Amino acid sequence: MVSKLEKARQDPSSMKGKILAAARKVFGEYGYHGTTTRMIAKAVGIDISTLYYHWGEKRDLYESVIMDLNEEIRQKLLEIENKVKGKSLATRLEIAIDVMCDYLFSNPEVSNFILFLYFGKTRGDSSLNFKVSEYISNIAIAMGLALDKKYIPVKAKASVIAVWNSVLNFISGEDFFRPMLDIDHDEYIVVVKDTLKFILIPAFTQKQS
Amino acid sequence: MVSKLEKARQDPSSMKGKILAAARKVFGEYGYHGTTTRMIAKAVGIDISTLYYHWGEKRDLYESVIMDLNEEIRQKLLEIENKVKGKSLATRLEIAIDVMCDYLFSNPEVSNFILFLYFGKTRGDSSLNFKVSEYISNIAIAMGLALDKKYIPVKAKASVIAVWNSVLNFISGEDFFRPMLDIDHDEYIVVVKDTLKFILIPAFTQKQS
DNA sequence: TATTTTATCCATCAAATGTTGGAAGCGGTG
DNA sequence: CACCGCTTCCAACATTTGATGGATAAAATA
Repeated sequence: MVSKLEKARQDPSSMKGKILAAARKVFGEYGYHGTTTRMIAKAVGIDISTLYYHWGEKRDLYESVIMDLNEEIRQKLLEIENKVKGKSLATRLEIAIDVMCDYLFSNPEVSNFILFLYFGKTRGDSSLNFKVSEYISNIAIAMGLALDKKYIPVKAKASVIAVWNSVLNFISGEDFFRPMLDIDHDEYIVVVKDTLKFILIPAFTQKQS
Repeated sequence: MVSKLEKARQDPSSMKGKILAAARKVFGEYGYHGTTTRMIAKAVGIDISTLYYHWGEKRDLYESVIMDLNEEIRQKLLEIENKVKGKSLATRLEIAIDVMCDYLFSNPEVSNFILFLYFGKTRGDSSLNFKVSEYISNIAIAMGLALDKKYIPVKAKASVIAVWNSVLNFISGEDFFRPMLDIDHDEYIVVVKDTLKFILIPAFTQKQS
């Protein structure tokens, strides 16, 4: 299982890699139940049984996508953490918003996929763990909202969740929200970043209430 | 079609009403594709063909739920609009957050359903229009972020969208986020309201940047 | 009571969907 | 060439799922 994933990550041009990438996109668009194995196979351009040959069950593939995303996001957060070291809180927030937006706008299926995990139940369930909790704590510390790794205030965590969600929503909901604003894609990116900063920075830089 | 819906809305204890309520919940939890007509029938406690007898196709039922929610939310926003008249901006925001949170926490399937509409594509699609655009404009005006009904600034709309989404996310994502905060349901409600106010009010009450 | 309408369920169908077996192609190795 | 492992596809199967027909009961109507 894990070895398959490793192989796919290491060589994205391999068949396993191509399948993983396609699966991520289709699952991200239609959710677990909305996606059929035939849709994924078609996206890769292979026969359905070739897909099964490489990956086995649908659920297996789905869980692999989750693990893959977990790793990718972890990397991204590390990258941000390094970039913001030593900056002021306002600057840290700005950088974090910019980097995260750029990454997610380039990979819109990522935020879509994550939102499906949050809000959609999956029949036959079996709680797949997407490691948000870990991320949230790391972000809270990187942003300087918490000092002690052992104890992060509820307020800090909740705030980070709110921010994190706002980003995901704007990216995944572009098709829905952009027509309402009547602007094009590039303008949308700018508006999203500005809006996030407009809302978030005052909240965190104000005097403690 | 519409007459069926009207009947169901008028008499929630009728079979049509019970079906509509159950459908809303199940669709909200599992999304369109994740929901089977049999699941809905079972939730009502009737045979599947009885369901078809009353509502016809699955898609029909789904669209009825959307129309039903549209109406319900429109009412809720009117209610808020009346409550906040004449108050200060900060107070308007507080009241809006409180009322909206109370409503959605009491009907969690609502926010779930809406989020599915935003982010999930539905195979066979055919754009169902959920009238968010209308809501957003109304809220912007009610909150005093825009003066002219004809022209609402992009910034105002985008801000309202961000707020609106934050609320939905916290409610729908309770199962996901609450364990991270390690608090119980009642505390969660308080934290959500506080966090939303903490983040949003400073943004909108600060001096114009 | 007789008849018609309404509502419910059982059994079933056809299509979609997850999944598998086996044949065929293809590259390398003896 | 003959053999072998790897990959791919065609065909098929079992289950799930959307949807329907017809029998049956309950309620309304005459």
